[in-house]
Amino acid sequence: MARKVSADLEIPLHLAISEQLREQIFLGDYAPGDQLPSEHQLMATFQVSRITVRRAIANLISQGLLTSHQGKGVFVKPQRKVIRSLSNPLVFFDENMASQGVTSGIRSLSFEELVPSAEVCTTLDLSLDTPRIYCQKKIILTDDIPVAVDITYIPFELGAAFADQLQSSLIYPTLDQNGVSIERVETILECTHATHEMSQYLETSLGAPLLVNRYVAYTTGARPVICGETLSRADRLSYSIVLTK
Amino acid sequence: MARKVSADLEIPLHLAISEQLREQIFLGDYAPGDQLPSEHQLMATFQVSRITVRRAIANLISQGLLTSHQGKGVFVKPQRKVIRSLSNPLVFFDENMASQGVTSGIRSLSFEELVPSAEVCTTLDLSLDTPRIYCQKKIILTDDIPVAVDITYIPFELGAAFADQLQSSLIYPTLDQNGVSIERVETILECTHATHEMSQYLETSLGAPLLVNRYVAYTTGARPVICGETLSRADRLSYSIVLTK
DNA sequence: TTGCTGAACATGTCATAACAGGTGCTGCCC
DNA sequence: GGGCAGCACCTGTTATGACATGTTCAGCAA
Repeated sequence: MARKVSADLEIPLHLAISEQLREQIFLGDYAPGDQLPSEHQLMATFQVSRITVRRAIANLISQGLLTSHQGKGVFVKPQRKVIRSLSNPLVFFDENMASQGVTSGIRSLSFEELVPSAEVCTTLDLSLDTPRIYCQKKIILTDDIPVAVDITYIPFELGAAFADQLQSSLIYPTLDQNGVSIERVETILECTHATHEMSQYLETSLGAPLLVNRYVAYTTGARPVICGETLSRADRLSYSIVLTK
Repeated sequence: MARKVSADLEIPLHLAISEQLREQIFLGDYAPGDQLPSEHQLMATFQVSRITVRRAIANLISQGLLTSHQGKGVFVKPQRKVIRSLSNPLVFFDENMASQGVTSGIRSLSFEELVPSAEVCTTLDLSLDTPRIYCQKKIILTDDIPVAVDITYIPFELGAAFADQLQSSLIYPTLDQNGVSIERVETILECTHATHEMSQYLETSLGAPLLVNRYVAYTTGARPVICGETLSRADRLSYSIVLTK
């Protein structure tokens, strides 16, 4: 049953194998959730060493197609995404998720007072003689699965006033309910990679791509209220936007 | 000079080493563009085998901090990004880049007539008896460096009319100059990984994160005109959005 | 001075081998 | 029948070694 991999002498073996496996996954030979043959079986199938099989699998893991679990095996990753709307008008995250039939929740990691960085000071327009700010770090869950880590910087007065409420609910609704109207949010979307720390929080692999949403929220009078960033698992969340002329 | 890596017996050696190297990069021991010590030097420094050094470096490459070049060495990756505005009103890509002092250009990969997929048919509202469409594939450059690959599906009549113009300039301006007004664009932003093919086009490594912008553009009367997707290097491009109440 | 060649050195690929540690099942013991 | 021990099998980590291939530069020849 040994099958030689097509000898594209141009490209390395591990790439030829991972591309062939990708093709098989694409064609449905292995469905989402299916287990792939074990490393030893693949070694026999492709007539290569374990290091080459592992490299091929690593390629596909780094491309988000596979996951591996020690002691169990390698599996085709099922893809289930939620969409976060960034279109006008601003929709709160939980409403946004609810409309997709997904429950949302948070797990607070920390809520502490600290001295803000110069960057945070300037974006929040803080006077330098009162360099105090609250920093909240939390995990955002959808269907009880972690999708994002959020770090928010909240001016001292606001943080102190709504401390307990912020521990269990999201920022925008909390502010909204307390009469702080969010008029405008500027966000920048980009991409980074999970550090070891983030991979722990988000139950993902080291180096997995994360979408970064850096935001500054303004209330009436173009006054900045809060800023922060949300790092979300790119395999679990995407953003939708509508542009008009 | 041999320095034992801190024996966090909890985590694997390669991770301990890559985290230590990350720290050194962060602290500025190695500046952007700098060359890291060679694998052999790192083997001696950390007292580990080459496979472990390579794994540690691979971690950081997958996190976008380093790049390697065969025969030359491993280097700290300089980070230079352009920002694409997705805020209202719609701004054309080239104007958007120009405002950042960056030149933009395209390299056409293909421009061909083909039978559209069912998905493209439904999003473009095509009647099924005329399943013809143009597909343009191009590389988008900023400062003559590839940042994105764009695949656009253009209805047959439009494609035929502006074929030559589309070869050398971007879609939206071309349509705009020919009286097709873009009133509304719906986009979804998400993240994938570079396949081998994409990594060739974008001169990036296999599995590098790509931002995907799936868009549908509508003209007057909510009539869809074109759709497609732009896959951009996440290390070269980020998106900015402004939300209002 | 120009141009080529080869040595030294860099990373890339691949093989073999050993052990660690997680998972799940079988079968024995109580 | 319930629970536990042990085994088979899986991926994870790490070492050693060999050869391939790209880069650079010194040194030689034209």
